[in-house]
Amino acid sequence: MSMGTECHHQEGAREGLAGGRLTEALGHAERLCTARDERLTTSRQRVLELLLRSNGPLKAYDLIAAFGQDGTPSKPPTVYRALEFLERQGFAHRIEGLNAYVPCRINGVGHRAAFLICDCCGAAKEFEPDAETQRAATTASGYQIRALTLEAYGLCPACQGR
Amino acid sequence: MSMGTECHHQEGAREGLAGGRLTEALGHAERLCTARDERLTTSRQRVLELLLRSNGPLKAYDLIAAFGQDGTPSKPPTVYRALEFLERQGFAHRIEGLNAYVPCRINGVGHRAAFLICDCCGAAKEFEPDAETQRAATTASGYQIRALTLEAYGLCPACQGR
DNA sequence: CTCCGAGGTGTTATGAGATAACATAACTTA
DNA sequence: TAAGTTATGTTATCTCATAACACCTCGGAG
Repeated sequence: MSMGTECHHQEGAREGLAGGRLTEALGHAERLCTARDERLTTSRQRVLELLLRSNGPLKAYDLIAAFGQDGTPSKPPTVYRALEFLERQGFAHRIEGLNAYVPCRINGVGHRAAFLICDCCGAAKEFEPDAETQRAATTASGYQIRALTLEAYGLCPACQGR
Repeated sequence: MSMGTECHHQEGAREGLAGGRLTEALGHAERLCTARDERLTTSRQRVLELLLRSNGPLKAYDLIAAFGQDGTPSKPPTVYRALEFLERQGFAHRIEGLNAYVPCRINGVGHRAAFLICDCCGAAKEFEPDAETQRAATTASGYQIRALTLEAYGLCPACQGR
């Protein structure tokens, strides 16, 4: 089941895709794969579709349960392999603090994702950490940074003060 | 077993405490608990000691295995409860990307921890994210931030170019 | 004093998240 | 078409974490 069902504050402001917008997003991924000489196979596409349709972060076992259009679940490795691929291509991100996955909402591979996660409604808003933030992590440390996990938890505007 | 055994670059630069420095750190925690009307019970102290002695992040099941001085392990809830307490008091932090725990190296409760983690030697260097970084997460988002996870992965100075 | 409530511990069992290992199939390029 | 590479199917298992309930201990209210 999709996460973020704790409250009903943003019922009209869901982000899950459907119809033409979904088709478009899948087609975009397809084209990127072709250009990169990668294969958006059936299971990879299916997992991406489930992520895109969702109104919030999905757990791996949610994906496993929802995998088959006919209701038959998948096996864990199928979904974990697809997620690995999607992350590698920049089509999806893992949210560490939730053990959950979201589709990338910002085009461009290799960018460094960061999230604002609402404790109440579960919304996960992706944003691009600015250069300042990234530099802060490196300043005076001498570390050579490869990857950055930045997750801020709190209340989204709609869930504050209710 | 302590993490970070993948390479041998920093053999002389370990951070684990022992002897007087360990006693001092434990005493400090003890005094803080007294002041806060909290109890640093035997198991809590033991887990903190194991974290302080370690040269790197420890997994929960490492702590479980090492729990008894006589070699007898503990049960999971014992350690997870102690970790929960230590995190609440600001004596320890969880590193999400490693499913591992470290003692707090920066005094002061309630601060927002951030980590530089070496992919090679496993060293986890704690630093305090500056106001700029925190503000970056909030700017124009309207989110009311409660907690922040910031973990940068890469190579520490000692592990670069070898 | 005594009872009772809150916080802590012990124990068993189970839930949730992820991967190892190996066999099979599908593309692909020579 | 044979060899190499990439992807999938399947089984089993591993790691990480918590639920649930019994007991205990200590300090205050009656």
